[in-house]
Amino acid sequence: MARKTISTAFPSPRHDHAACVDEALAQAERVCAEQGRRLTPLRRRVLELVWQSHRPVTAYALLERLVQDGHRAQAPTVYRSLEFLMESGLVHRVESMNAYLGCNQPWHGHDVGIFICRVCGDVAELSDTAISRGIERGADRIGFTVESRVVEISGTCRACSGACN
Amino acid sequence: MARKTISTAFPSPRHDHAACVDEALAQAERVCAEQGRRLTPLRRRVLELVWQSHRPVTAYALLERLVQDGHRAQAPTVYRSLEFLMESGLVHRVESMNAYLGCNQPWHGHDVGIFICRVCGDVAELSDTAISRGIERGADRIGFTVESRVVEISGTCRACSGACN
DNA sequence: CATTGAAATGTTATAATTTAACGTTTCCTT
DNA sequence: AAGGAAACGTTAAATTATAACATTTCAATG
Ligand SMILES: [Zn+2]
Ligand SMILES: [Zn+2]
Ligand SMILES: [Zn+2]
Ligand SMILES: [Zn+2]
Repeated sequence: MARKTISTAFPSPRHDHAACVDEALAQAERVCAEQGRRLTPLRRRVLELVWQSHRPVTAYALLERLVQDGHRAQAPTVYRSLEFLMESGLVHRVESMNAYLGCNQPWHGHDVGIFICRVCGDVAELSDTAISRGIERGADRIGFTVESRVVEISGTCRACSGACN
Repeated sequence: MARKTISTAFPSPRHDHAACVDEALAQAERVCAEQGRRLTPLRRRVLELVWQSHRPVTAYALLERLVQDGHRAQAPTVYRSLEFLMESGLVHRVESMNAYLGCNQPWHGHDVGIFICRVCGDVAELSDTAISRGIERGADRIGFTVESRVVEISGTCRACSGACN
């Protein structure tokens, strides 16, 4: 478990983002190798595009970028790559935005929630056991068996929260 | 706070659902009166249709039902009514399903989460403080100010969970 | 009661997101 | 090299949602 977390909370505006991308791609290679899944050039490129920022990106935005690459791509190309990346745990779908986000802890099975700043658009992914346990407790109360969770919190990040930061 | 909760967990398959609908509509009248908002016949009818079951329903399914009523409706009609009902707190959007669900506690500001049974499709809405506090704690850790939350849990309800129920 | 402005609804068209279906190519295994 | 599966290309369509503008309803005012 000596793996590096790319960014655990909101990224600093002047962090070395190229390093985020490199790390994400390196982890993807590793994860796919472990799972025996093929990270093809196309899938790798889509993941790289997803990681262009710490913001969720729509499928069609990815498609545009692919086309800019000179790749004569259509919607299914992007959706298939995204499906693969999601199955591999490398990308999350942000349900409340119809958009996709690179996972910063792809080896970590239980994501709990993402915090979305509605000012800057950046996202922080958090694996908080308090949220997990809260959900489990609620589930227990009604005899529910949890299989998957969508936890998406909108609000403002520290940097965007006003003067005192 | 002596108000009746329509159903707090998963409804029994043989509960009196007509009573759910009646109660939901009565509460809607009350809520709208209090807020000084107009629950027009159309909006009331859409709410009634949303409450046809304890399952999320898509906008176009509602549209079909309106058309069956003889109402020559189009998509914007439904979306506008849904928007009104959501602003009034009478309906929730289920982000992970692109569908809409009648709120069973419309006077209760802080919904926390909905549990969706992927077998029967029924939904239970839960206001669990443990989840709330977990989210607040996570937010505090990263200096985030929460404005709204999407918590949608998929799994199996007690009734659908197997033999011993 | 008539006027009038705002809210609600009707109507047409289109945008945005996602998937189905089928053909072709690539790649791994034998 | 042959065969089969996986990946990708391509066309079309389904699903979900909104923009824009016209018409109607409604409540308040004079
Ligand atoms: Zn970064
Ligand atoms: Zn921000
Ligand atoms: Zn019921
Ligand atoms: Zn069930």
